[in-house]
Amino acid sequence: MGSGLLESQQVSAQRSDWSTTLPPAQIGDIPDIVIRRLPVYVRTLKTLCDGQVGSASSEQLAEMLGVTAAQIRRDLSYFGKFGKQGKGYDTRLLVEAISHILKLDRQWPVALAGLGNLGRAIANYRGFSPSSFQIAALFDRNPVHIGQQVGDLEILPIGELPGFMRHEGIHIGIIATPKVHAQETAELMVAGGVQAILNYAPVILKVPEGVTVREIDPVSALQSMTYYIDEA
Amino acid sequence: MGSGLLESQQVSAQRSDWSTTLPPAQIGDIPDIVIRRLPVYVRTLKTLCDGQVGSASSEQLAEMLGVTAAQIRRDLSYFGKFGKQGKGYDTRLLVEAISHILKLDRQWPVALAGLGNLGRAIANYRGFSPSSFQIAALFDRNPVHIGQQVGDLEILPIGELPGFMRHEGIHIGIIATPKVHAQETAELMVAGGVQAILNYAPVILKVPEGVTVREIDPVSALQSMTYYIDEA
DNA sequence: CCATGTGAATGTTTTCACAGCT
DNA sequence: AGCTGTGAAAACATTCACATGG
Repeated sequence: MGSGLLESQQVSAQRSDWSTTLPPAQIGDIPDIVIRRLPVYVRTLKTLCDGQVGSASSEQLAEMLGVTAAQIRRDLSYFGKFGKQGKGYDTRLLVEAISHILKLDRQWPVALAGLGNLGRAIANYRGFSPSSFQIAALFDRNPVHIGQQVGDLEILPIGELPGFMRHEGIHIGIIATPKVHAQETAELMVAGGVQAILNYAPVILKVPEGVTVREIDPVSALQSMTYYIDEA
Repeated sequence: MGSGLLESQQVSAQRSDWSTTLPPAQIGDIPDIVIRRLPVYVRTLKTLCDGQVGSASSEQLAEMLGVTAAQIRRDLSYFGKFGKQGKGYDTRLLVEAISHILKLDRQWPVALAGLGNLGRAIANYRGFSPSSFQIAALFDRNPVHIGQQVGDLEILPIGELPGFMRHEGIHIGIIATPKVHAQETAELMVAGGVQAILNYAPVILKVPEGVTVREIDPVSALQSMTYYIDEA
């Protein structure tokens, strides 16, 4: 897997020579592109569950997801056999299986750095908690912000971030700082033992191996779509 | 190019059999993955320009971007020859060239639908205008929101969206509605002649060919990173 | 029959490596 | 000497198509 731009920086393969007896799915690396599709599979399967749809074929899922049935079957095959021939997939079972693979069957605490407009919107967003994430600490550099209450959390000085993350066992960080501070914030998170960073700042972060970064970059998304717009 | 999940739905190739005399770059399709990298190239080149760095080699750019030099050279080669052997790329020239390719050398009006917390944060975001986008109209379904002022725009009833977009020649839409209304909002935008949709709702939109969709999905991004987190 | 899981084929993207220009 | 632009190779990802099993 590549590192950087639109590929996400990734942990290195942890294949060791002695692991020759593990099942295939665990020997080879699973492509990151597959991992990135799984959350959407889970989301769709959950709506089926909620709609009392107990099972679905790869064909039906493919239709809902806008992908091919073969791709869904191939993606799942990296992890095991979840379907029943002639029947399809049990939606509830598959939600549980993928959730387990992605480690979503627990709640993850998250540290959020940067509480300007964007950071506050993120802090107040109600969509994270039902999705296995709980914002557990807020950090800012600006003395005006420090000490303020956002939701039921107090904004702490950024200098306390590494100690706090390490002490609380927080492995996920969200960066919503101005771009000039994004890299140093990432470094503080790394010092605190971060393993996953969701980066809202329009900057390519340099992080060590073992830290995954995903970019949230609406401006770039818009800027790439204009290429296809036809007519003034 | 695939359609759907993590690939973005795309316009179909407009290759016609009679176009055999066009230069190579215009004959074959340019991969969408390349198009999606260009905005980040522009952003980086702009910071170089602003820092009075007049030229840069693919090697230097690669280092800043976290990609390989070969990839940058290959990506640019789809569009022409922008470098000077032995010297590298003129940063200002390349910014202008890529901006022109992406049609960023103009201002694009954008229609925003959904003015809950998220939509208001988007409406107030100062980062779009300097990046070629201007939020030009706001729409909501909720009568409580309709008529309210956000920034210097009034929230209009969603029913007026198609006519407004068509009348004003707006080709870009942002969906920030609750997920239950995302698909119907997309359809209104399609009725209004939309060609590019930035979708913040956690839903796979069904749109006709010729409409590009990109997802902004921080929850999925987080959910895919937990796979790599090692240790509880 | 129906639909999975998967080898094999195909298609796409990245990287290598170097000829050629400045 | 330094660095681009690009064929050719390699790596990666998707799709086909079918044997297999409920």
